[in-house]
Amino acid sequence: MFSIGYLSRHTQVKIPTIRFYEDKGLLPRPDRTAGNQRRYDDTALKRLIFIRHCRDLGLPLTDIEGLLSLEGASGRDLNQAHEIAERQLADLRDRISRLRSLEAELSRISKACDGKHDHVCAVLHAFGGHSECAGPHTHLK
Amino acid sequence: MFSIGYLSRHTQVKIPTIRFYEDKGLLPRPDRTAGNQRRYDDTALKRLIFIRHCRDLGLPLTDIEGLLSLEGASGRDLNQAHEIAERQLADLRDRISRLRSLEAELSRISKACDGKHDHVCAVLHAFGGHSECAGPHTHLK
DNA sequence: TCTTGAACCTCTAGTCACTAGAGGAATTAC
DNA sequence: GTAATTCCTCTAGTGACTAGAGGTTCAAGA
Repeated sequence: MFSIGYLSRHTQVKIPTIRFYEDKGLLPRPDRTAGNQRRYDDTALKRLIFIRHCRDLGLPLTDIEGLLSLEGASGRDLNQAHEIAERQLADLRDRISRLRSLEAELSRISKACDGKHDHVCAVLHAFGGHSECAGPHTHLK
Repeated sequence: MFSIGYLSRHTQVKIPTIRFYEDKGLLPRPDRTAGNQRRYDDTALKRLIFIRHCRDLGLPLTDIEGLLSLEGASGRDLNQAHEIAERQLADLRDRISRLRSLEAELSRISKACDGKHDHVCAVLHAFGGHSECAGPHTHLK
């Protein structure tokens, strides 16, 4: 039997977060010692690892709950798991492509002013959405 | 003078969000009509566009506040703007690389089960963090 | 001028996924 | 036996909004 601290160390999930998952119903309420402290078994540990991994993949807790409820499912129900994976993948690809265009823009912004000249123009204007700094150094406001 | 709805339509920032920014001090309190409705000028519109653009780039509101306070700054102060840009860029690149590895993993997960066979193994185990499904179909729990 | 419907007002509370802290009790190591 | 560590519950805070209730004001047409 493991303490909550042990679970936390072995999953990188913080203690309040473990209790939070219990509150949300993602982890079953564990046994308690005579002194009311939580004691977990291997099943709980694996379940927490599963949750953690799903979170790392970007799944919201409701999706994880859905996946957990599929334990032992078969046939058509499994399509739900598959759909969740597909949906997450599409979402992720979209996020990546948007982040990449932001990267290009930030990179441009960062280069726009190397700190050597002392006017407000380049970086702030770039943040403001202008594609370049031309003309007199009008300030933002 | 523009109404809050006009500002919203022209910046894609929702009305409650504009009021929220005002609360947070990112937008100055605008003039009001005799009937207590907000009326904005061009300065406010530009400032909101600036905020919106920064948010699109992923900057937290506190950083945006910092940038806004640099209006009219010169010399060394501008390094702050530059630092914010650099920091955001590094952060973004990190996020992109992590998302890319997640994409690879989700892609594998999604392919692991095409819904044709009726056991719980592939997708759920993949979500659980196992790199493949081997051996008997032991369930997650 | 009146009326009607759209747009506006404030305020509270909800979202998501945690995280921090207070104040106190249990467990573990020596 | 005692001291250090870990644990308990509970409340409230975070960031960046978003939604809804219940009421007021504005603008355009008859």
